[in-house]
Amino acid sequence: MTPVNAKRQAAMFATEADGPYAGIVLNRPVDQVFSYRVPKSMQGRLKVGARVRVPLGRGNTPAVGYCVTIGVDPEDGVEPDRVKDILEVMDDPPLIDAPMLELTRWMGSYYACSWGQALDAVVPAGVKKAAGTLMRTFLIVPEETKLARETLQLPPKQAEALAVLCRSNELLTLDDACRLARCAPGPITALKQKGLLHTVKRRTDKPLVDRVKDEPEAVRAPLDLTDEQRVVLDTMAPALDGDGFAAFLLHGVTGSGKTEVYLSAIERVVARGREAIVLVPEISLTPQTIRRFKRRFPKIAVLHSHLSDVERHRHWRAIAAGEVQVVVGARSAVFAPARNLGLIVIDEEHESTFKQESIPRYHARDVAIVRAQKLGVPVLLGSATPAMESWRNAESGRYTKLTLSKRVAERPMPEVGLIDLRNEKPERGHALGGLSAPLRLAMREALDDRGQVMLLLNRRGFHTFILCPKCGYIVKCDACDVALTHHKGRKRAMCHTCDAERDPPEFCPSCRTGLHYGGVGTERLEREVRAAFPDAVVRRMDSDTMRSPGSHEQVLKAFKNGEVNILLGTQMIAKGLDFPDVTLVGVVNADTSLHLPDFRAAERTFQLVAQVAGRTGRGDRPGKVLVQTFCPDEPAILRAREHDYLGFVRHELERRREHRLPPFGRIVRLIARGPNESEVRRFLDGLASILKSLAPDGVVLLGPSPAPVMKIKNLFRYHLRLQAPTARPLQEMLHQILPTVVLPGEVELAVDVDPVSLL
DNA sequence: AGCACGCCGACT
DNA sequence: GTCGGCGTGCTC
Repeated sequence: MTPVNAKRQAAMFATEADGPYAGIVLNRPVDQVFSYRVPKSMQGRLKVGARVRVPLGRGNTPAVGYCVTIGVDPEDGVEPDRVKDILEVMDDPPLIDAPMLELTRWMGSYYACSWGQALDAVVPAGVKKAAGTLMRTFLIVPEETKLARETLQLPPKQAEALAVLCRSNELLTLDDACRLARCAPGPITALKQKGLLHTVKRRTDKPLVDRVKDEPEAVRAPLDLTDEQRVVLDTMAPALDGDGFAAFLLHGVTGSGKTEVYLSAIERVVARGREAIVLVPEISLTPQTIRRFKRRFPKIAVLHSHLSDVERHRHWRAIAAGEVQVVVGARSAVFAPARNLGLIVIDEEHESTFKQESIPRYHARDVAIVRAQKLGVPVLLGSATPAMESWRNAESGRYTKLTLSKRVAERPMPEVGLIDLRNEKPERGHALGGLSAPLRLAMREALDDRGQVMLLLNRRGFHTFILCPKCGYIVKCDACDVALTHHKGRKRAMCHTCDAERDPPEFCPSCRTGLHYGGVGTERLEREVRAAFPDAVVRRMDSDTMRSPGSHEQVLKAFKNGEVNILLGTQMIAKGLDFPDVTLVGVVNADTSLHLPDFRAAERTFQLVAQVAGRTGRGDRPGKVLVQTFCPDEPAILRAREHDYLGFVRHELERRREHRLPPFGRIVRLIARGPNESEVRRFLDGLASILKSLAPDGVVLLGPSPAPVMKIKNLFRYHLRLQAPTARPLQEMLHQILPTVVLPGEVELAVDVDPVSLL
């Protein structure tokens, strides 16, 4: 950090404070700062950002809280005689620094949760538990004992033990001392009883069981930049070298070298001694991606979801200690405790996995922007298909727009063809499955040409529905309002929402005549592909086949080496993968996401087709994409065929503007759920009428109505939406109303600010 | 969220 | 007479 920046940050977030009162927030849905007295023994040791144990409620049951202020007075309006003493300081030094306190306070107010709940999301469980450390008791020789040692009359064993302790440069435990003095614990206990020794408890790292370490990657020189990449970096240079906030939206077509831009930008901030955070969707945290970063930056921390508590804790501490240059991770890595941050990168910024679907329901991209604003550092958002919200921010000048319009090495964008499934007839002897005749033909050609094929189908299982042709009954989950999927391999009908399963029914439970199993999932597609291409090696990648750890990597490796000819799967295969020999990508059904009752359905469909189309034509040979659809006239699909993001945006933004949907307005969604449907409905009706009476001009209330998925795990779900041109009036309504809401019986209420899913 | 206090039904 | 049901309201 430059001195100027350091000084500014210090002024903005004063941490030095002392005094007899502390403000404590709790990980509960109570948005208040509680005042506690700091006992003398803790004054000076308790710092803002540390966790504390405090007595709470009438029973004074101990609760864990975060210290957010220290001062000479209690919080406003608290009578001093109600204030209780803090029981214990849990962290020294504190876990949370002052800028992170500010950020979480913002999160609490923006996402309508308490400050304490926001703070709790920032600290990984392994860090809270101090996983991988041990509390041990050490022996201390006080100065008085040392001075008086000559004059002491001690039995020989005790004298020997004391000599060992005085000689040692390190803290010793009882066991250590016994070993060194070759004695039993007796003499040392005797010394303690005479008051000649003290003990102190310290947390220490458990001796590391050294697992196989990753071999350090050979550091590689940066690639030569294309002209476009150079322009982009030149545009960012002043911000990367400066001391202020700046946001950039990098719109780069698939294969245009966005990652190289990230790496070069990071290099620039690392060169001046700062750290960078790179957020990627969980699904892109593949060894391939990670290796790419490791090759350029030796000191890197990767935060996956499959790290153990101990590993996560070690990474966190390494980051906080400034031992890491680059942090690569999914959503929660936005909270990485870098103390000297210089840049935040968000790759695939349009991805909805950046939104957390539990409290606090934050969006990592939006949190990253605020964190960067508060610290005065640049943010770089990158995507081939930016979110409408980000695009609008770029058009309005809030972000600087950067463009990579061409693929590297002058490779052309793949040609995209549409296959109109309305014209497809089942062939003689074939049921109509997943592959149309033109797609099958193209696959044959690609394989004959020694190219590889990828097939995307966004549905797991064999048959995707079970329906009675007589009475129209659809077999649904008992606990959810969701149609069951038939998994033929496991011979089970499964619910993809709650994972319940049962034997596949043979007759319609309603009219007992028969049942029709229909729809194509990846499992069935795999069988169809194997039958049609008996000479090809086929692999399926979905969450059913990728259960064991490492299987993911194994399949991708086999595909990369050319041992697999056809790779088919769900979204899993759509992201970021780079296989030069893929000459054909087939989208088996582009419509699956198109008709969902969600205003972002078209945007998602466009993004998916564009992303998966980008998997081809990445080598010397041109790639081709075939998209099967029943809706070839839909703008999302038409524009994806033309690689025309701008055309799609123009159309989609116009539609959003008409309906005042994001990015032309903000949404807060309230979801009530409970086991008793009428109770849930009654509650939300009541809440709606209060909201309606409170709503200022410009705030629109839609609903309440049953949520599109009306029942999940036997809980009925109703929702309503508040829409307004800006977030402000919605925030104010929430702050006014939420503290007064009383939830009847078993009803739960979720508040989702800026929801990404409306199902 | 917990957890206490509170006021009404079926039991030793 | 009491044990306990979970509605309501508070937590410095």
